[in-house]
Parts: sequence; structure tokens; C-alpha cells
Amino acid sequence: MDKNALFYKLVSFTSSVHRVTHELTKNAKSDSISQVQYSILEYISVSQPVTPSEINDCQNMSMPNTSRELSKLSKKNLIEKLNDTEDRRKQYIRLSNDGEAMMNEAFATIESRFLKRLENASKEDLDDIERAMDILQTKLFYP
Amino acid sequence: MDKNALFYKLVSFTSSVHRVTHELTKNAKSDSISQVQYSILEYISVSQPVTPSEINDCQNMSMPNTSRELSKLSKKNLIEKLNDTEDRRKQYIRLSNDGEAMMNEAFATIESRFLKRLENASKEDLDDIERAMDILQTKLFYP
DNA sequence: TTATTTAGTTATCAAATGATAACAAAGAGG
DNA sequence: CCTCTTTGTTATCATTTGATAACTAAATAA
Repeated sequence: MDKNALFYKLVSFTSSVHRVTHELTKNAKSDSISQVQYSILEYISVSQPVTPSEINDCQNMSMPNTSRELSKLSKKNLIEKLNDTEDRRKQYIRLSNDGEAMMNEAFATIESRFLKRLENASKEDLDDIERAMDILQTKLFYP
Repeated sequence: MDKNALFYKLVSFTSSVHRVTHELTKNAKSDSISQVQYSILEYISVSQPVTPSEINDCQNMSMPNTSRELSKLSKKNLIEKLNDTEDRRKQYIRLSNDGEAMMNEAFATIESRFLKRLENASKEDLDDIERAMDILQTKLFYP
């Protein structure tokens, strides 16, 4: 298989990943936050602590919009901002207890749907899936 | 590895896929269409012909909004609507020549970034990647 | 025939999002 | 010291998006 054909496989693959992700996460988030806010919280929960600049880069937002959304999340007591003691321009963002609780709830919903999707998978299937994710993450979807 | 651990691997994996997808597709779309319109065109180009209802389901939109965006795309001459001869309520949507051209251009940009990402991959890496995508698509990200 | 359901449209409104300008404060380099 | 860069904020505006109600037309079921 040449790289061109592999590219078309990638298009189809990412489309499947997006569709299934959508299906798993549909309505999993609390109604009190927007989609963008959920994405930010998800990113924080996977990578915390995180600076506002890193959120920009990862979520493809502009600094002013990131700042706005972070203040909203802060007003809702879902995140905490800590100042860097070395470089006082920098901030570190992490989930607050409320934020952790909200994300745990969302993840629980998503996980139960995920388990339903895998209920007929054999031990070998699970091993295959794990290995495949490792391979793609190191060889293709690396940072 | 138990299913719970596999779930956390999935969260991290999908997050990587989204990040890289974002990176590859960043600014690839024409400025004359919105993000949602691009997603619709991408879906059409992979699955055409497609009905408005199918677009709803796949893109998690409401019928009125789908209808609105499709008329915008139609006004821009990017899609064509065909009537079903059997069931005259139904429509089939496909890309127009202009739409094909626009999507080919976008895909070309994305593909060149993809190739750059793979420039140091060996033949074995490519095979591994292909196999891993097949496994995940059949065992986890199936429809 | 008369409901009822399905497929899609149009209009309207509120909210979320994206983009930009103007700003402040800290660090880095000369 | 002065300048430039980095990090983040606030304010403002246009556009996109999501949601809902009210509607038409065709198919289907009773």
C-alpha cells in the first residue's frame, strides 16, 4: 500500500473515530457548560496542569477567547488558577474539586457506552485494540 | 489490561487523533465556507450520495439547521440536489464540480502535511499503521 | 377516505464562537 | 537603562450555530 492510499485510509479512519467519539460523548457533558468549555475541561483533565497558552495551541483558539472561556470556567468553580513562582506571567490551570466531579460524571457515562460497544469483544480483541492504539499513537498521532 | 484501563487509553488516544486531525486540517478549508459547512462537505465527499436526514444523524444537527446549511452550500454551487424518483420527499445530495474541486484542494493540503508527518517512517512502520487502522476500524470504531 | 408519519423548508431568536484592537505586566537581551 | 518578546486580560463586534415553532408535501397506515 502506498502513502497515497494510506492517506485515504486515514481520512476514512479519522471520520470513523470522530463519529464514534460523537456517539459516545453525546449528551455526556453537563448542560451548564458549552461544548468548547467541555473540550477545554477534557484537555485539562488529561494534561493538567496546563497553561492558557497550551490550551490555545491545542484547541486552536486565540488567546483572548481562551482567556474568556477560562474566566467563565473559573466563575463556575470548575478550575483553579495557580501562579508560577518562577515566571510570574505564567499560570497553571487545574481542575477544582467540582471540576473533577463534573468530569468524572461525564467520563462515567462515556465509559459505560464504551463498555457496551466492547461487550462482545474477546480477550484477544482487547489485546489487539490496545496494541493498535499504541502503534498509532507512537507512529502517527504523536505530538 | 482491563477494560477500565483500556478506556483511559481510549480517551488519550482520541484526544491525540483530534489534535493531529486539527493540525492537519488547520486552514485547509477555503475561507468562503464555515467549519460546519466544511464538515458537511467532507461527509458528503466520503459517503455521497447522501440524504439530508443522513447528514442530521451523522453530524448531530437538527433538520432545520441542516436544511439551512445545505441551501447555503447550494447557493455557493458546491452541491447538487437530486430528487428521488421513487419517494418524492427524498433528496440525494452530491458534490458539484466546484464542490469536488474545493474538496480536492483541501485534501491535497491535508495530504501533503500527512506525508510530511510520515516522511521518516519505514516500510514496516507504514504496514504497522495500516494494520492498526484496520483493526481499530473493525473492532472498535465500527458503525 | 382519513389520519398519521416521514422528509424537508422557512423564519426567528438567543447563545456560542471567532476575530481584532488596545492594553498591562513580566522576562530577556542588548 | 531601554527595547523587544512573551503571557495574559478586557472590551467589542460580526458571524456561526443551536433551538424552536409553524409550515408544505408526499407516503403510509387505519
